[in-house]
Amino acid sequence: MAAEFITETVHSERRITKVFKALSDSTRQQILHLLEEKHRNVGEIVGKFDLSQPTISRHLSVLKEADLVIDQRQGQNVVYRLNDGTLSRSMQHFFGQFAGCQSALR
Amino acid sequence: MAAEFITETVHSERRITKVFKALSDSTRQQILHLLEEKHRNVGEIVGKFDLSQPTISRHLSVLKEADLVIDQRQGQNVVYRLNDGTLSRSMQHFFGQFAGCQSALR
DNA sequence: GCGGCTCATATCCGCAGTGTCAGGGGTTCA
DNA sequence: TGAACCCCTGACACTGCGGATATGAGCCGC
Repeated sequence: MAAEFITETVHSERRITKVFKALSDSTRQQILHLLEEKHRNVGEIVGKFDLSQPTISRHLSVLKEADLVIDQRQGQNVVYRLNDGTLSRSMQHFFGQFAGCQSALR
Repeated sequence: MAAEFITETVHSERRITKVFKALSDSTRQQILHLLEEKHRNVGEIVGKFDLSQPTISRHLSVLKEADLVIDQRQGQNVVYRLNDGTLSRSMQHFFGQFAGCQSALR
């Protein structure tokens, strides 16, 4: 009766796991907070950190893969905005499975 | 004005980041679900997976480090139980910062 | 079309994470 | 005390992640 829960493969990761992986980095958390204030292009985000542009770009792609942000090209710039619908749904789906969290959810 | 958000060091990680790291692994998610049903000792948990006992033990220590589980020795066994208070608080603290999640929180 | 600006991708490097097996410490019981 | 059981830790291998630099692709303005 071993491995009865193993349902994912290396290349198709559960959505919720992807979301948690995306959230499990301080820089990406901070990026989300920046995008919560307002949508920003990549250069603006880079300016907030002591990290190179490619590094930020990769963080953004991780967040995009997790569907936590949405990108849109505007001329030369690429504007990123928060996709808080994913945040909200992920939260309800995962935490809603735990009885101890029910009281905190609507 | 770079790096204005950098507030943590390598060895003192923010609690919320530790929680997300702990949650960002499928095996650990499944362990939490097992412990949500009831508290279990290590052997019982190992029996649910195709992983060695030391591997499960490591996962349990990660969950314990994140304060998501509580361990208690009972004779030969070590019983783990879910600490859903941490789950609930983490959820409210982090997701509560995002306007798009307010409607889902009580 | 060319140069310049913005952003993404390729590649490399160091380190952290996840798995293994071997071994040891704590507990129980005879 | 010693054997048996349960679990943790150490050492190692392999993989993945998060940084960097170099380069390419896309979009302007001239």
